[in-house]
This record gives sequence, C-alpha cells and structure tokens, in this order.
Amino acid sequence: MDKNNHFTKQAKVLRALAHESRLMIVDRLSRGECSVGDLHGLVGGDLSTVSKHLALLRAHGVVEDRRERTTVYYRLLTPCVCNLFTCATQVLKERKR
Amino acid sequence: MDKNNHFTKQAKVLRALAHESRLMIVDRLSRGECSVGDLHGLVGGDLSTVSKHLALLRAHGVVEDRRERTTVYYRLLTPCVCNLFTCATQVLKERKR
DNA sequence: TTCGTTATTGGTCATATTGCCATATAGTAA
DNA sequence: TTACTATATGGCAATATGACCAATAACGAA
Repeated sequence: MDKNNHFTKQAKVLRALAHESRLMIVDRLSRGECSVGDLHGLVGGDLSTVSKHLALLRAHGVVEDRRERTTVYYRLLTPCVCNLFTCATQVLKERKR
Repeated sequence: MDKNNHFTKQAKVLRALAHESRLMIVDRLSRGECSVGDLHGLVGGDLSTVSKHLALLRAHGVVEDRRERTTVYYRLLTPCVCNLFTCATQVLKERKR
C-alpha cells in the first residue's frame, strides 16, 4: 500500500473530526448513544446542519446509527477518538508555556 | 472557562493537523528534527507551500523551529500527536468491517 | 389514507483553505 | 558591497467547507 495514500486517508478522518460542532457531538457520544434531537439540543443551530455533521461523521466511519421508531440514535464506532481530545488539549497546554 | 470555546480551540488544532502534507511532516518530525529543505524533499510541491504548512503548524503550537546558519530546523513540540495516527488508523480499520 | 414527528437531502451563498508564482528576508562569505 | 543559499511572505485563483432555508423521506398513529 502506498504511504502517501495512507496519509491522505488519515487526513480525511481528522478533517471529519476537526470541527467545533462535530467535536461536541463526539464528546457527547463518548458518554453513550444519543438521538439526533438531543444532539441538536446540545449543539444548537439548524437541525439540518447537525444532521449533515452526523452524515459526515458516519461517512468517515466515526459513528454509526440505529433507528427506533421515528428516532435515530447515533453512537461512536471507535472509542479511541477520545484520545484526540487528550492530545489536542496537550498541544494547547504546551503552547501557553 | 467556557466549554464551547474549548471545543473551538481543539478543533483548530485538529484542523492544523488534518492535511496530507502536514501529516507527512509531523510523521517525519516524530522521528527527530528536520530542516525545511529535507521536509520539502519529502513532501514535494512548491517550497513556499511547505513553508506555509510549517508556519501553520507553528502557529498552532504543534512544532517549533530553530535556525542554524541559513538552515531552519523544525521539531515536534508535543510528541503525543503520534496518537492521532494510531487513532485515525483505527477508525479506518473499523470502517472496513 | 392523512397527519404529526423525526431526520435527511438539495440548493445556494458566504467564507476558508490550498497551491503556485513572484517577491522579500536572513544569514554567510567573498 | 555583492552574491549566494535557505526560508518566508504577499497575492491571487481554484476548490472545499459550513450554515441556513425549503423540500423530502421514514415511520407510527388515527
């Protein structure tokens, strides 16, 4: 497998996560599955915008969904994404010194 | 401190990393400091483009630089960014199943 | 079927990102 | 000084991203 290609793929995953609202969503999902409506309540803005953020996360393999009656629940597919928070926080901390 | 604000900051750090060329740079720097010229040889494209990627990484606290004569060397400021690779890879792996 | 609830998709505009070119700067040596 | 090497910066055009509104779809209840 080509190495550049792997960096390209990784970059896409990171870009999928690198957004304020999507980080809020991931952070919430790291504490258990949640409906679109509740995520919307958390994130704010237009519901359709939240839905698009979720579609993007799903397309990149970060989350998956499950429908129950008329409600759709999302959950993390790869819990390790929490490491990103730790890492980003550490970069921010280091920067201040 | 406001929580949303923290997500915003984290998102900026992740965006700084979420680019093919910048991941290549970070990956290389994770194995020790390196000059701009050598990074350019690795990444390809225009040298000025590489320089801008480095400026962006520096502005976000991911790397720092040191000048020796006419050569500028860059190095990682926060080694934990390697966790990002692990995590992104895991997301990619999970997606395939 | 028709209606209400929940979520997704299409369209469009504004803004952000990226890459290349040309130019400028920092440092060294002659 | 001039010239040379190594990097950085300004500017611009192409593309990508994000937010909203409107329209649509999926499902259950009446």
